Parts: sequence; C-alpha cells; structure tokens
Amino acid sequence: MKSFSRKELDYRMKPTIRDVAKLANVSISTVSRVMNAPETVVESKKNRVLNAIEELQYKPNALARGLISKKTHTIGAVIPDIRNPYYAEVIRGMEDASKRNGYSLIICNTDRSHNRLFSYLNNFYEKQVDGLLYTSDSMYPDYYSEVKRLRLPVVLVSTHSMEFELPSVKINDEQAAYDAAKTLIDLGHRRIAFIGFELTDSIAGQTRYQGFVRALREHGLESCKDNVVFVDGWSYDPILAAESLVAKCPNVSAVFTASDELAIGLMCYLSERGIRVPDDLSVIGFDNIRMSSMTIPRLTTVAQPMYQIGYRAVEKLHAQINGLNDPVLREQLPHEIIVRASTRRI
Amino acid sequence: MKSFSRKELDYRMKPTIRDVAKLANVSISTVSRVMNAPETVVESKKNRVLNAIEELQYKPNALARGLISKKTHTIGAVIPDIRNPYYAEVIRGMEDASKRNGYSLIICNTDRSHNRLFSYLNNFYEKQVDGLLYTSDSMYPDYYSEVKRLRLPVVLVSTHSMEFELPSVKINDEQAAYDAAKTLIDLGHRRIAFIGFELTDSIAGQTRYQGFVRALREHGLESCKDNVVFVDGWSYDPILAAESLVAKCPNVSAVFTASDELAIGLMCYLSERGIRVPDDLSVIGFDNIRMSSMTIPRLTTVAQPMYQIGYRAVEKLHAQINGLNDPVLREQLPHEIIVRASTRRI
DNA sequence: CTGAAAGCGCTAACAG
DNA sequence: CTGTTAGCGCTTTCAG
Repeated sequence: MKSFSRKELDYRMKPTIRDVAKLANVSISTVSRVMNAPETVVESKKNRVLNAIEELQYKPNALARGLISKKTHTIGAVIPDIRNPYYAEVIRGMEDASKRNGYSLIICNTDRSHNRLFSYLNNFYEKQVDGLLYTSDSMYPDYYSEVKRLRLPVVLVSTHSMEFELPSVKINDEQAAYDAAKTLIDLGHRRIAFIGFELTDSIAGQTRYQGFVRALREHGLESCKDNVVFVDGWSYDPILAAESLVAKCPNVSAVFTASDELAIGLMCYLSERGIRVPDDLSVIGFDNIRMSSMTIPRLTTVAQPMYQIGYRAVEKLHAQINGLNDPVLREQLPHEIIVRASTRRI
Repeated sequence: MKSFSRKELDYRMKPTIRDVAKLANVSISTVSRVMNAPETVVESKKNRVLNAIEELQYKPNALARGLISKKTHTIGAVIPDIRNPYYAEVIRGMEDASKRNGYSLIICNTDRSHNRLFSYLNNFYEKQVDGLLYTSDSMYPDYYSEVKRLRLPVVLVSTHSMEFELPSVKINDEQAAYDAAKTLIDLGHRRIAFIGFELTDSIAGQTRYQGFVRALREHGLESCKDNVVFVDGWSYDPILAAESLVAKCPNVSAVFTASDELAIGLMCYLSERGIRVPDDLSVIGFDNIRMSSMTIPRLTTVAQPMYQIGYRAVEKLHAQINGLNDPVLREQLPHEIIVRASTRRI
C-alpha cells in the first residue's frame, strides 16, 4: 500500500501534510484537524502533530486549501495609478485592513484603460480572488455585467453607482466642493475661479463642479460659474492648467482646485509670475495629500479621509464576502476643511 | 460510469474543464491540450473545444493549475511604505513589468517591522508565490536564511547585499551623493550642510553621507563634514529636520538633503523664516519625485530612475525564476543631476 | 476521536 | 492525435 511515487523525506521537497502525518504517526486527516479544528483532536496526538510540524517547518499549501475551500484570502484591487499620492494613501488603508482581516492584496494599475480593466478582471477570476476593489472610476454597464456573471463581490472605492446596487465608500464630493467654495466666500471673496476635472467624470468632475456652482448660486455669485478650467483627471499637467486659468480669468481673487496637485502646480506657476499667494490670490485645494502641509505657503484644502476610505472598503468587502451584515450600502465618510496659509480674508 | 456527485450544468457553479469536455464531446485532456499546446490537437476538435469554452465562458482555475505546475505567476513585494512617493514610483515600474511578464503583484507594507517582514514571508510561501521583491531594507541574516530555506527566489530593490549573493538593482548611492555635493561645490559653495539618513541605514544612510564627505574631502572642505543632521529614514518629519539643521548650521550657503521630501520640508521652513532659496541658500534634493518639479522654487535634485528600478527588478526576478541568464548580479542604474531653480552660483 | 477514501480542477505521462 | 489514469496537497464526509 506504500506509494512509490512519493519521496522518502527528500530534503529538497517542500514538506507536505503527508510528511507531517508520517512523522507524527497519525493520518493526514488528523494533521488537517489540528490545523482547522484543534479541539477535536486528543491532546497527545495533537502534540505529536505540532511537534512534527515544528520539526519539519511545515506550512500548508494555500493553493490546495483554496481549491477545496473556495477561498483564497486574496483580494484584487484596480487603481488608476498608484503613483498618484491620493491612491497611494488609499491603498495603504486597504493594505492595513487586508492584513487585519487576513487577506493579501493584489494591486493593478489600469491607467483607466478599458482593456486593462477587463484583462485584470479576468486574471482575478482565474486566480480565484475572494473579491474586488474597484477604485475611482465609474462603473460601466459591461463591466458590471461581467462582474455579476463571475459572481465576484465588489466594492467601489472613491466612486459609487446609482445605477447599480453596489456597495461603495467615498466622501460627499458635491458637499465637499460646496464647502471649499463656501470657505472662500466666507473669507470675503467674490471673484472666484475653479480648476476641475472634466464633466465626463461623473464622480470627481461633475459633482465638484456642481458643489462649486451651488455655493456660488446661494451667494449671488453666479457670474463666476464660467471662471472654470477643466482638465482630464487622469493625465493633466498642473502647470498648464494653471496657465490656462490665469489666462482665462486674470481678475479673480481666489481659486478652488479639484486636487492638491492642481493647487500646487498653480502656486508654482503663480510664484514664477510674481503673483503672491495668498496676498494676491487665495488658493484652496482638495484631498489633503501629505505634501500639502509643506507647500509655500502651506495649502488650505479639503481633507479626504483617504486612508479610512481604503480601510473601510476592505471591511465592506470582507462583510460582503462572508455575508455579514453591513447596513449602509453607499457609505459616505466625512471630509473636513483644513485651513492653512494659502487663503486669506479679503 | 457517470458521476453523480457532479452537477448537470448547474448554472450557479463555475464551469470546469469537465463541462467544456462534455459539451465539446472530447476528453478533458483534449481541452487541456487546446489550452496548453493547441498545435497538438486536430483542427476540428480544437474548434469544438474553443466553441464550448466560448459558450460556457470557461476560464481555467489558476489554483488547480498552480497546484500541478508549481507556478502561480504571482510575486510578492515587500515595501516599507507605499505612501512614500519614491516607492510608489518603484511599484509602478514593478507593476508594469509584472503585467508584461504575466505576473500578478501582491504588495505588502512592512513599516520596517521585523515581525511583519517575517509574517509576510510566511504568507508568500503559503501562497506559493514564484518570487519575492525585497525593497529598501538591508538583508538580515535571519531573513536571508529563511528565504534560502524556503528556496524563494529574491531580488533586492533599492538595496543590495555584499554579505550574500543576492541579485539587486539600485543606483550608486555613494556616487550620486558625491555628484550632488560636487554640484554645489562647482557652483562655488564652500559652506555646505547635509541632511541625511541615520548611519545605521547602510544603504541610503552611510553611502550618501560617504559620498558627501568624499566630495568635501576632494575639495578641501572637510571642515564641513559635521554640518550634518541625521534623521530616521522611516519616520522623519522634514520640517523638524530643517529646524535642527538651521539651528545647528546657521551659516551655510547650501544644503544637500538625502530625499526630496527633506528638501521640500526645508524650503517650507526656510520660507517661513524669511530665508530665500536660492538667494540666501541653495538646496539640492535626492530622488526627483514628481512633486519636485512644482516646488517653489523648482527643486534641483539627483534623479533616481525609480520606475526602471522597479521594472528591472521584476525582470531580474523573472530571469531567476526561470533560470534565464542574467549576467549582472548587483545591477546599478544611472542617476542624473537635474538642475532646476533651487541652486545658484555663488 | 480517528482513519480511509473521495474528491477540488487541472496537467501529464502512458497507452492506444 | 486522443482518452485513461494518476496524482498536485489538502479538506471533508463517512464509517468505525
């Protein structure tokens, strides 16, 4: 009954459950039990197994486990571009939450390419990931139906979908933009401009512009609503954007930008043109990336809880994977205005 | 001969190779063959299989495959902190190279915790990753022996080891620091200071300080070699570091910092103290992170090819995994001085 | 409480 | 060229 195809403790091969069983003089089921339900194994055998495991430095093969359990404890994340400090921070939250909940994180950059998006989805499916984190892009119907067909749990991160019933976590972009504009207005500014993301971006583009416009409207400043420059949110040059804005609206006293990078580029451009911030122009950014506290002058901005967004997203995914209760489908985390030195009362 | 434990095309279950075989009316081996060696299958059957695959939207289970092939096409990367713009850029290179070579990337943040480092190593091993990317930390003997014991291919990224025969890719830190200091000296500066990483960091700490000192020595400026402040490379506050330096060396005309973030913090601090860059003080950074081209003034710095470091690291790992020829064990990529506006001739 | 046996989904000899 | 048959390493009934 002895298997000839099997090694006799060949030191070059990774030890398997069989080796442990042999050494401990029990069946492989018993070994399996001490790993998955130790309380069902009698003390004496359990110890023998534990010792064998220790001696062999045995570690279970997750592939074999996953093949049976249908769980890989791995989740896939698609991100537009990890170099963006915003996403870097979000990912950090995802990582920590993943570690906390026993998952590994496979990260993929999409550059918003539809092809890559699908290619990664396919790859995730083949690798049997337990779930998918879909970041900062709107949910396309064809992507949705594919995800649905593959029965892959998903949570949307820094984006959401009204069209589909998908869990998501993000801030309230419209309100955040409103608050930013309101901050400027409360400081006495009446000629305000905006650098935003294109309106085709329904998540960070439209919403923030709408918030900006609502603030203007509520304060009788509707004439400002054309003091706007839109950039492609995925491949913009902050300096160029600044240049366009200054050319288009030379007489404003404050500008709100849809990202801190845009604000930083603007301040760089202004500085080189001899325009002082905040003396000549107030600037308020968006995101509160780390760098924004070291700009010259330090940047006033609306802070997003980036780390928490990532962290919470994993928790939601975990809940979904395990059928746990998760009361709020579309979750909104609070934003906050951080007043620093780039804005002033006028 | 019919298996009762197997479904009859239950729509809720993922299709397996068996379903494809049944539908195409061939054996599972044939299906396997059209996936792995299509040329060995006769056209007619191949088409039937292909159609069945298409109809069922069949996708092979990578776990089952990996269990046999001993390859998961997955690599693990340990990184100190993904939020650091330097690593973010490196990871982007890793990602692209991974995609290119058919790997998925599992990313883990260590915060340089020894525990996390080992815990992730263990996890990688259980998940049967094909190889390991070890970033920016020196190789500890106990870690090395564990990696060795697990027979896990490794490449060191932005770090290297003279003690162990491990492939690595990084720049020449000593020379890069030398060049930075030399740039300042060539500009006429004679009172130069340095903000560096602690000397216990043998990779980015010692080497850069040594390069700095060598430049001083070669130009008879050895008296400057104590114009130095060291920070913990993993948890420093750039503003605090700047404060220390200015307090310690109030009379220097130029400072070289071991990272762009340190330089940015310094410029922020200086600006708030009314010290002008570069008029009163020249500053040269290190890394050339994206932000450094938008600082006020734009930062002169020594550029590391971060993206390429990550990219090349994956290629080296790939070569190692597959026993391909890779002539240079310890690879050094070129750095470059980028002169912008934060330095001036004196 | 414990072992034998049957797979998870797939690849790889090995015969035909 | 193609089907049959063993497993990869592990979990999970099912008897005992």
